[in-house]
Amino acid sequence: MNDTSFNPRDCGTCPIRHRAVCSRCEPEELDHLDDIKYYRTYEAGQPVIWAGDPMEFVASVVTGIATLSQTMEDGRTQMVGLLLPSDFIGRPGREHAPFDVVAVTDLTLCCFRKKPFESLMGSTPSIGGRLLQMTLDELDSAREWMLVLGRKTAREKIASLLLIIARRDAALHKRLPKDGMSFDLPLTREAMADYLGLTLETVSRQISALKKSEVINLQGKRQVHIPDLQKLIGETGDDVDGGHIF
Amino acid sequence: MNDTSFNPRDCGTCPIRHRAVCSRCEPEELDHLDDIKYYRTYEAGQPVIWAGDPMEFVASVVTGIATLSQTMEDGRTQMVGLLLPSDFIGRPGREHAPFDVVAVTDLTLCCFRKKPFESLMGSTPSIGGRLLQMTLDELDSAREWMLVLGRKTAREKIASLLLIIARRDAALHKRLPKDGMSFDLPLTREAMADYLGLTLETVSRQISALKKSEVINLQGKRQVHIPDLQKLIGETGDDVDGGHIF
DNA sequence: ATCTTGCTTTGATCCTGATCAATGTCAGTG
DNA sequence: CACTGACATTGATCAGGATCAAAGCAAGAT
Repeated sequence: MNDTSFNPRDCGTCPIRHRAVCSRCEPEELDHLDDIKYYRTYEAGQPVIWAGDPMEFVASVVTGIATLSQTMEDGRTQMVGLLLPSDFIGRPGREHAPFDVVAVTDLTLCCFRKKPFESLMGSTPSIGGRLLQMTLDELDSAREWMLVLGRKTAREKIASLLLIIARRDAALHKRLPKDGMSFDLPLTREAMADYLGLTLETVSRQISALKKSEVINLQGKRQVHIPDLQKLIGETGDDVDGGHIF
Repeated sequence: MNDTSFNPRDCGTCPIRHRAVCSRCEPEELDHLDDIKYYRTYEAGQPVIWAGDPMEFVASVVTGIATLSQTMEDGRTQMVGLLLPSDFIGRPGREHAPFDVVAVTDLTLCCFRKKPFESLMGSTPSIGGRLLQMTLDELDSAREWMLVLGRKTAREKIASLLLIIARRDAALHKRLPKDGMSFDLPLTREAMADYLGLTLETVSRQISALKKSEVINLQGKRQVHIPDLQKLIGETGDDVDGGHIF
């Protein structure tokens, strides 16, 4: 929580703290780097890449939301990650995408061609270190999510997802999650179900139940209002003390 | 699959490919490194570290099996990782353990004090790179496990776990998993249940069911024999083609 | 305005896996 | 040997969430 002022050359969110290639820094000034770095936009619903496809870039999310997911032959789908602005996509050193990546909303990626990115990593060890820290964070999140998938009830799952989105939304707007906050729910009921290992009907029912218990309010179907953050946290089943406040 | 002969100075399994600190390399010769590196043994059932405790070392598993798990206040437990020989424990740059680590069998760890390990990382960039690759692998495994937890049936979950253990056992003994293989099941029914997000009764019933379907055979309660590996793979619900053979 | 279309809600019923409870197995011990 | 205690199996019943089905709702298209 150092209150360093925002530096457009080093926004602090992208993995590459290097002024030539920082992903959110005045794109128009960096056009001459086209052969290393480029922006790419996707419409809501469009696939970014399918599992198994060769992946010749790494990227970080500039705006919008994407999902990482896995589908079985018979169509059962499990979302394994939610990619929000500042999240990183791609595995340096790997040939193929391990999972499907799909744009949920309109999406802008800041992409780096993989080869030049890897040589940049070689010459700038701090990038590798940053990437290791980010990967460790993601691993911890994935493991925390395993508890949600394996042991929580439907109601606790919904509450956990809402809390995560609320916190990430607050973090994105650089403020603390607090009582009375509202945010836009970026996922359809089906996408939430795929994330939580539920059916969309169960998601809908549990959201209705949380509304009836006045844990949340809805304006329309997608705008969520949280009157009492502690009440929502209480519904997640998590240890109230142990919670990291992001 | 390069058939390089085994080099006791660089066993190829531990993250630290550096001859002063390779974890499985002739421990007795390295006693003078006591202040950086030391071996530690735990009995079956002993905790290695609890979530939230300060963690002043990183380690790699030399022999035995440990589990990474998370427990809710009301006692619901979810295992989030299985640590087998050559697996790495610890997060350079982090103060506290994120999860509980418990020895399932007798366990030997090769520990490195964190500070010297971190400075070694600083002076030897290849260690960081290796660690990044290992962490990316673990992240992929964790995400694959999310599909198991979120979308698979009890029978598919059991089959998936047996297959993972069979493959890791085969890899450990440096041979391919094949028909007619046998291995020792290192986990109790309860530990399997914690891993799979099931109850121990369901685990027991599904193991009995797989036995009745002749997908597996049991000698005693822990010795598993697999007469037809493809049959087991067929029970996992996974895409038969897409399977990586380790 | 009416019709689409995609998303969501709600209802009725079913089924998988949880829960509660009893019994079985076996290695270790006196 | 019988006794103990930890682990495992099996049975009976229950409940949470899935499944199948029918409307409801809102934004765009005609």
